[in-house]
Amino acid sequence: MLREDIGQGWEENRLLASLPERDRSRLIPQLEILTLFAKETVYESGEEMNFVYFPLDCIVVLISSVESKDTVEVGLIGYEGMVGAPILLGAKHSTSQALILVEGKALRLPAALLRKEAKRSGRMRELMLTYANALLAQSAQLAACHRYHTPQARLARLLLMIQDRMKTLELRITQDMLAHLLGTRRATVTEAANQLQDNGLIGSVRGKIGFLDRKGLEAKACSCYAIITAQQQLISAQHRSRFQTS
Amino acid sequence: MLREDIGQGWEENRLLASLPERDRSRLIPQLEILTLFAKETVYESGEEMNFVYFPLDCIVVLISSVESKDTVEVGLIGYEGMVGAPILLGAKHSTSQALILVEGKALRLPAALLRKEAKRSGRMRELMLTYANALLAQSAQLAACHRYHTPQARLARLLLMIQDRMKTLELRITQDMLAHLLGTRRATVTEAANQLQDNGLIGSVRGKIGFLDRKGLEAKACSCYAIITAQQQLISAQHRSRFQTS
DNA sequence: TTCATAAGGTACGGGAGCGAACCGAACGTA
DNA sequence: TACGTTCGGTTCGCTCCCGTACCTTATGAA
Repeated sequence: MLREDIGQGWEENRLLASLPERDRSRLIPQLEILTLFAKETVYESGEEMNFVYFPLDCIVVLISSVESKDTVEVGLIGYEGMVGAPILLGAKHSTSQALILVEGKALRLPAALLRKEAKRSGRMRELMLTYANALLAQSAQLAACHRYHTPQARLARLLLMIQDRMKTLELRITQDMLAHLLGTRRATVTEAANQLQDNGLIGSVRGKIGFLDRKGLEAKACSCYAIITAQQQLISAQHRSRFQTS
Repeated sequence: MLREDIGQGWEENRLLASLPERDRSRLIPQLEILTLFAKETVYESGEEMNFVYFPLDCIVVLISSVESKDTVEVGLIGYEGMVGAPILLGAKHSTSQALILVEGKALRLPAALLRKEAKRSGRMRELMLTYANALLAQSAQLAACHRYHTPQARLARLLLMIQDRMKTLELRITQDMLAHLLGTRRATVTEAANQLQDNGLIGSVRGKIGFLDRKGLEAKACSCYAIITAQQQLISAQHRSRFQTS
């Protein structure tokens, strides 16, 4: 983690950008911008959540585990969301691990300040609770996805979800990490990735994956990609219509 | 579903019982008691949620699916909780299916009234948001559980979670239903159930399961049972301590 | 009592993915 | 440049669970 300046870049985060001007101007000065590095832990499971994070161009993954080695992805968070939404549900401790998947910048806010501001602004509270609902829906869908879909379909789905939250076409990630997110062996990821590569959908080289053919990836991905994406859009659309955001 | 009287039985629901007297007395007259029958659908996935339900002695299961036949349990709700918590997160439509697992009574409240009352009472809002957080934690843990644990361990875990929400020692449920919740074949459930029966932990006869040895079941269950149970207790304890409930 | 239906027991082949291991190549660091 | 480390490719046997199917028995309605 690398601390830098104050409050720059909020436009990049969709939640912050959706706040009414009044609320945002009160929030911005309290936000601290920092760089988060890949494989850094934001929250350990069970650990106290002292800050909430609003990703600008980093990507965070929520991980659930039954043993330290047996892990699975239960949520993906990029510029469209926030890390630490459960704080608004009254949580003090994180129930899952939050890991930086893609290096980048985020704005952070002390948990206590978030609670205070959320109490003051009903609009802000509702916006973020809506996002918490999206997280819940995502977690539920991923449970079924990891149970039923093939590693290749899940890999394609995950890559698409990551790509949606990136600005470039090159993803720096190891197959070992992907295996942890998909809840499979690394060898299984290797096979799946090579198949996608043979079809010309991705370019896979040591520690990097390049996106070559989005449409093709979508064809290989399981239906969960469309479901989760639609849910997130529906949920934020619901919110916009209810509150008439600009 | 069977409509009956008004407002009787709230003491049996832990959320309602935890409300401050002021809030509860305003809520009770608006609550309608009804009997929900097994296999009845409370919410279809994607359907509008017109009511929230506070189970008294019925048990509801939240189900996520990728195909109509490929389903898995993502949440279990009994007297300790409520069905429709996402309404407080601003949701209009359910993202999962809610199914009556065990017949019994529940109190229900129109969604619009819940929103109104939650707006009025901060205490009530926070209580129910805390429960929403518990649901989120449960869903995440179950995702990992269904990915890694054996059918037998998951069956034991599920049975314990059901038993915790029942008053009797006899559960009316088919192995086919259990298979849907565990995300496996019925044949796999048969094997697992027979093993538990051979060990004298349960009594399994056509359409019924009797609980014979709780300690034994806990030994066979995966760690997720303890984790989920602890999380739910921690979460409600957090809430009690913060607000000094009677 | 009869009969259709629901529920559970069982079996079989087959395949997907697991655990473990080994190797080579790429990387970056000294 | 040399070396240790990280990462990916590949293999092996194996096990668990799946899909499917068929049969028996319990159940409850006619």
